[in-house]
Amino acid sequence: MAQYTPGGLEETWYRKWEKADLFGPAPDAIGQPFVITLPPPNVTGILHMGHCLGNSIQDTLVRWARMKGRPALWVPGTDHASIATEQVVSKRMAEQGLNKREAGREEFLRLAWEWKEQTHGRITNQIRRLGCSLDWSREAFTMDEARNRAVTEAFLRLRDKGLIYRDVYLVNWCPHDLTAISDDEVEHREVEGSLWHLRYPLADGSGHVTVATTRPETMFGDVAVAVHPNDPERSRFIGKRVRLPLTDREIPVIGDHHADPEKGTGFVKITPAHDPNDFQVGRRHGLPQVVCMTPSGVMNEEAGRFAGLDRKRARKEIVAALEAEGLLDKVEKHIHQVGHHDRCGTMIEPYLSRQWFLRMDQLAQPALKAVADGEIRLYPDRWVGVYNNWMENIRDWCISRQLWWGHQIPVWYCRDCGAETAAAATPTACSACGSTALERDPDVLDTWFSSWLWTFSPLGWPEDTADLARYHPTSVLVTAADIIFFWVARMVMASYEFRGEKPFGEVLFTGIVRDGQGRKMSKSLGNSPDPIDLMDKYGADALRCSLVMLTPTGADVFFDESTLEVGRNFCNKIFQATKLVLGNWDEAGLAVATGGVPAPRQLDLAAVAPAERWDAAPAASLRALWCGVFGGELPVDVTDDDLVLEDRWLLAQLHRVAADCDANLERRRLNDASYEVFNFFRHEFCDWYLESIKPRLRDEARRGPALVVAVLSLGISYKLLHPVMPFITEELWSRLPPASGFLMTSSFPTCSGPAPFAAEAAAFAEVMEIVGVLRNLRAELGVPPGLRGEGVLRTSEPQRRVALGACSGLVALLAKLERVVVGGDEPAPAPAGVGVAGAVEVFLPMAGLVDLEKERQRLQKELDKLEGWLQGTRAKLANERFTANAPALVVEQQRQSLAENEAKAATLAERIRALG
RNA sequence: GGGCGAAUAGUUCAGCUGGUUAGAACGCCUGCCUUACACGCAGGAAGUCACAGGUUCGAAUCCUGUUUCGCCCA
Repeated sequence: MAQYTPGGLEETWYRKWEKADLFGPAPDAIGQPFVITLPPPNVTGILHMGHCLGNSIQDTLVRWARMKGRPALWVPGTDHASIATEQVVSKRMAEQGLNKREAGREEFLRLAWEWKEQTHGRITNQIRRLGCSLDWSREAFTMDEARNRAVTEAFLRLRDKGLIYRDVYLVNWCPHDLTAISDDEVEHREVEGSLWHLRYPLADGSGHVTVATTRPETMFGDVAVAVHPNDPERSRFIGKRVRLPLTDREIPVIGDHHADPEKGTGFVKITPAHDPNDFQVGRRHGLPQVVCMTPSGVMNEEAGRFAGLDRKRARKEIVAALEAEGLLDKVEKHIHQVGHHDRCGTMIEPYLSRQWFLRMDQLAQPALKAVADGEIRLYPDRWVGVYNNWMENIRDWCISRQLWWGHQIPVWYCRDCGAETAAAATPTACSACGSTALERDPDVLDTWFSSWLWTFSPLGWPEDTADLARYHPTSVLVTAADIIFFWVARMVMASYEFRGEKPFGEVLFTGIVRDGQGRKMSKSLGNSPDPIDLMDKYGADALRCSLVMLTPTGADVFFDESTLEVGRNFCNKIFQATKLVLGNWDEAGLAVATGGVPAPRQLDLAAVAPAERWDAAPAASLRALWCGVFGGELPVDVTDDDLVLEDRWLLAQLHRVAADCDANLERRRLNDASYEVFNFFRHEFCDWYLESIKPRLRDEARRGPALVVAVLSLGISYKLLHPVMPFITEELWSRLPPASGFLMTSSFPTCSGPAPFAAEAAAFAEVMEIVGVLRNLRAELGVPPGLRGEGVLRTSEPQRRVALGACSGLVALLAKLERVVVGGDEPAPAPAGVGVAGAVEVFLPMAGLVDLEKERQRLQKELDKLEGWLQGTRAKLANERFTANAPALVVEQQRQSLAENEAKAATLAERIRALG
């Protein structure tokens, strides 16, 4: 009845781990450190599904590395998220009737820090709830003192090298947040707009030219009209002047290749202060830059009577005015991409302002090389192309923001001579003229200017710390691919620039978590569940397990709450199997010897006992494995003969699973790794092994060895599952009588050699196949579940008959039959359901229940299918070009399976004949 | 417009350097409360591997083109 409910045990175990100080790198750990710096979440944010996915993956890798004995370090931290936080704090102030500007910078920052202190605990506790084994003693914040030093240092070094410059430039401006943003923060959205064809009269009165524009309101910033110099029709206008409508200004017609004769009307209005392309044209031709809007997107005095109107409203009125003057030629529907601020959704205004920029082309070179040389690997590797493309076309990075929450630019301007003084500490005098009339640049740096230092700044840079020497470069970065440019690429550049080494050895890109309909989860859609609610309902283990197991590396996740049932059900399965085994263990009263040899720190199954040793001395090998997993001695005497077929088969499977799981983690295929163990546990261990040993469990004389193998398998399974499902495995491990210490810091099973018991594994596989045939017959014939009849196995090979006889009891048990008899060449029982498993004929004599005609049809169908395959295979083998060209092994395999299936087909045909 | 990727069961995906009778999970259908588990067990149905060519003894897999979808960049 009782199902597994995580209840409070997840939180309890987290506290125990933290109290036992298990999260940092163990002092006795050896080998190459395994290091991850957590992509810092917004300090004022909350946990979302994307974090759950990324953090589950990171924790899985870190726990795995830790269990393998490596010094594992996962550094936590949070990000100050300049714009997002500033928006929230401003809003909260507004609710209290306060205004950011009126309150002043100091007061604003006080409130912002207050808010940060308030919310900081929320996100970090949510991460704890998920079970993340982060070293909290090393927690960092992008704006704490040490990170502040790092940012300042980075700025000053780059400025000294001449890579940082200040210039008046057209930037992406957010009229809502009143700040510049970088190219990467602009999100292009398809917008249904219009293309207005406007007539600009020629100044000499000889007619007009028609320009097409999507933004008529910017016409007050027009300083020229351009045509392509080679345009046969229109180049004759070059040098003429046109009158700018609604103004008294005249502007020239110029020749520039930016104008495309094929596009629009062939005439392009040039507005250098409001369009990036026009900005370039303006520079080429030395044209003036006329700004016709205020920073908040309101028309200014250049717009004459339209001054004071918001850009949207102005557009309407300007178009109306042009129409009234007969200057609107036509309006076309036009779908185009328009930039929006990714933070607030406001339409970006290309705006002319003085900003700080970082020259990127030099920084990109080592970053390109690192990925090209394989110094840094990307998973999945298709991102390499995207990465290269961006790096090769890199543009300078606008790093200043007209905000207060962030790292204020460490540059002071002299009111007397205008010189700039850059310094880490507030300078007392101008570096040029010595004046004390200094004023600090009010702007702050882009948040990414602090997070691009994130692999080394949390380790203490720019100080020469021990952490930095030992743990940098880090091992892996796990992040969503949507910040490949914002963050990943820039981190690579920063690390080579400031450390002369890579930031990490590999990047694991996760997909985006989408809802069941494939939509990106977002607050506005309300389709994003609260992970904490999900963990309350299903458990953190279930959430982690479902996410990791069902998400192929780098693929998007279609998340539906029902997928969590997979994880929850699996948790229950582990719990139930444990209950069964431990219940029997208690009943058997097995005593565990205490104070024996401790379990070693490494667990390579093939090293504990190689396959040959298992085959030669099974019991002794089992003792060695027990000691390797739990330490100490076996609680009961086990002889070689005590280890029966299913025990040996299961032990062989354990070797296979351990090898595959570790190999898949090594390849970063976390889904395959967890899926492997999931399958092993559910099917091989529960459905076959536990079912097989039930009779032995009831037999006092025989239950000891079965329990030993079962408990051993549980222990190894917990170990394999721990990185993905840390809580339940730690809990159940603590309940295993022979287990001691924390599972979290125990060994991770690997297997560097072949699995033992190949013969027994094959024999058990045959049992499985025969049982499958019998179960199928039962279902097909409609044998009542309660009816325990007799099964008959028939084979002409005497040796095989002996082998089958040895496991007939097992077959009977699993097929729910009274007994199974093994025969030779005596006549087949009839009436009976018939099937074929390899070379073995399987009969289920069921007088009265067998519908002979139906049975005949069923067999005929099976035979037909088989014949089709046989025909194809015969043709293949008859083809000389196949036998000549294909590898010998492939040909041999085909021959062999042809022989086997021909025998099977013959048997089937005979049975059909026997039925009449 | 440029680039990258995807297309396999109703759905989400495996299928690695060509060689199995193309797999799994969820869903569906049929039995079963078989004393660990109905959050379960057993059985079953279900696929022209997007389309068209090509390479090959052999193609879901490699190549070319087409279509559809997704993402990024301009």
